[in-house]
Amino acid sequence: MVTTSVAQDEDHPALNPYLQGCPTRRILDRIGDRWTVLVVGALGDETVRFSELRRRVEGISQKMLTHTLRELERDGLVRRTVHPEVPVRVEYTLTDAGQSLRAPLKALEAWSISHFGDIRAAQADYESLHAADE
Amino acid sequence: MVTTSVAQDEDHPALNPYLQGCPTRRILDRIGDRWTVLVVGALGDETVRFSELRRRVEGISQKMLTHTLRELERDGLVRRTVHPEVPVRVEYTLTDAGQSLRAPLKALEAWSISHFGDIRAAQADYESLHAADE
DNA sequence: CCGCATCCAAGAGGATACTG
DNA sequence: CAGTATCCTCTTGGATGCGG
Repeated sequence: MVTTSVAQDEDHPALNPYLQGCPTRRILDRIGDRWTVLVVGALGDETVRFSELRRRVEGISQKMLTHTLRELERDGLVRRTVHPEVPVRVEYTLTDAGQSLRAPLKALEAWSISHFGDIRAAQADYESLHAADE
Repeated sequence: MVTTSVAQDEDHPALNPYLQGCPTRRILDRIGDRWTVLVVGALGDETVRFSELRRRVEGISQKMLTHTLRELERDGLVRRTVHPEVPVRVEYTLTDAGQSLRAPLKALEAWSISHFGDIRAAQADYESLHAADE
């Protein structure tokens, strides 16, 4: 058995992502997707408008930024505020739940950066080992 | 060596995933993908054979388990050992680098479980608010 | 038992053009 | 400015069958 969690099983014995069909898998999917990590990180504890977010997360398309923000809003992690001016101004902020995601995602981000060199090296090794193949 | 450096920003000021084309984005993509979190968690600090892994991560297809393990091996996070018996036995273990990923991924897993209720509720609210639409 | 190859469906995600 | 809509491409991932 895997029973990853320790104390959590007490409250939600059924919420185990290692089990097929467990709804927490959907959540893992979402927060692990390509842009969510970056958008949440780019928001931080600030209130940021759409265009500024787009600048902060380099390379994200307008479509995917809108989509990612919608999903985050839908999940209650981001609050969206429309200021009906001309031109319109739309601002986004992390909710309390969203804020609580920052630390774990930041840890991932830090891990990626600090292990970048190792991974690059491992990949190079792997390549050379398998170069004689096929 | 694993060089889990801390002041890595000194060495690699350019490693910023918010910048387009930054190679750490690839890493974020990989560790954030659907199965990696679960496979790493299912390995833990044990040595596990393929079929057992498949049982632990319910619902993963043989193809995706193989694929995920290959990528992890390629990135130096998992070590693969083949025992040439009949039938063949293949075992997987997390390397030191792989072990260092467990904590951050565990945090994500825990977050998903503990915020499941909030997210469900937020989604329900969102639905009812937008039910009058379209 | 492990895993590769093939086929195929669904979704991710970019580019572009148009609206309030 | 902040989207929506459309189109099109590439990737993800399941199902199945074969091979060491």
